[in-house]
Amino acid sequence: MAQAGRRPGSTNTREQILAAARNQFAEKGYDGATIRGIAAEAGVNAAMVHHYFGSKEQVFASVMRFPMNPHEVIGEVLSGPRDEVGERMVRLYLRLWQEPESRAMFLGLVRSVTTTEQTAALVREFIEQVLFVRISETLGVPRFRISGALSQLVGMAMARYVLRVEPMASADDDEIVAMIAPVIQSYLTASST
Amino acid sequence: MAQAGRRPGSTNTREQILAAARNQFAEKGYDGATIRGIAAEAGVNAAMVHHYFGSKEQVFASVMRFPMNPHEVIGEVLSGPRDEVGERMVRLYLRLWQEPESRAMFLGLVRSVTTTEQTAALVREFIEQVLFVRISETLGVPRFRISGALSQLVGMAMARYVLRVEPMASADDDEIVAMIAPVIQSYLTASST
DNA sequence: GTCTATAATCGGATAGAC
DNA sequence: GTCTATCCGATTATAGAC
Repeated sequence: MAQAGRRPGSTNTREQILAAARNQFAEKGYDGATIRGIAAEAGVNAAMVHHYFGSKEQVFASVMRFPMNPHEVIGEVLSGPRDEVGERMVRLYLRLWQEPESRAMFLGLVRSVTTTEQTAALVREFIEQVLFVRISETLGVPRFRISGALSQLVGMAMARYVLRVEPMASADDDEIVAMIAPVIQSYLTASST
Repeated sequence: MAQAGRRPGSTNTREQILAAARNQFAEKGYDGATIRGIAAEAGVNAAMVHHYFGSKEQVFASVMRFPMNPHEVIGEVLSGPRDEVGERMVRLYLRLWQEPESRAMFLGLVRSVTTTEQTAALVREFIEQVLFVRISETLGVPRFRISGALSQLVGMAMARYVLRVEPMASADDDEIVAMIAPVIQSYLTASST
């Protein structure tokens, strides 16, 4: 005979909190977001957030986990015709900025790197130890030039999604690609210093 | 006969507060900085800050005034050989990031634009109404391409001064110019779309 | 699992003495 | 011009009832 009633234990509260936290951190950054605000958006009591995650910092850490496998996604860009790597990279980046989960992660990171050195250190390490290593050993391009490409991508996102300067904010993805991809391509192709 | 004693009235307290505020806002952004912290660094009582400036917002506004005439400095870049405008722009930008006053202003803006929409709106307006207008009417380049150049400069500063990613953080100014200036030049030269 | 109550800080702003 | 004292609001985090 089947056991009666619903099993005690995991509801979806944890997921609701996580989703709310994603939004709040994306909108306001680490300092600006509050446990109370997250709890309110999740429709639960503030104490529940502590119950599930322990501290604000741990909620943040849970939200900022990369929503997809970085190695996989990098590999996807680095394979394929060498003379189109710039375009593939820009298109991937724009796609990440459009999917809700990774977009929220990016926004949260941007809004936190600038104000808390802890987050800055985290991102810096990922860039230096994962991105630069992987890209430079695959493409044979010096790190300085990769950092040039990276800086262009970061700046584009700042202008388009954070500052929302026109006409960049309202441009089509294709227009962005047409303008930015050649620059990325040249950073990753020219093999000077 | 000369009047005896020192005239009552303005001491240099106001300037001390302003200098302290510049540092605090640069380090922590608008939200992170506190009136109490500013007062402490200035060596005065917290009430003095309100006495001189009224509110935290007004202190911020006073600090964020451009320390030099924007029109003058833009004119300096836009005059001169057309095929070197990219290099002049990058060099000016790097110089502004090195002089303490403008550097503090930039850092304060970066650390606030990302977290408070009010500051973002301020900067957005300056970029759209002053920078874009002036540059596009002088060089005859479409705004979209100017925004590309701007985004590259913003991203470079983020990587070099905020994230401090290596090797970009420790590179010489000349290396930065050698890599970035051609990109800026191409944004401001190519006259497509 | 969920909530109330509360401890312990810290923030901006103001009133008013000297 | 400068300071003390204080109001009022908001925050993270915890203890413990149900």
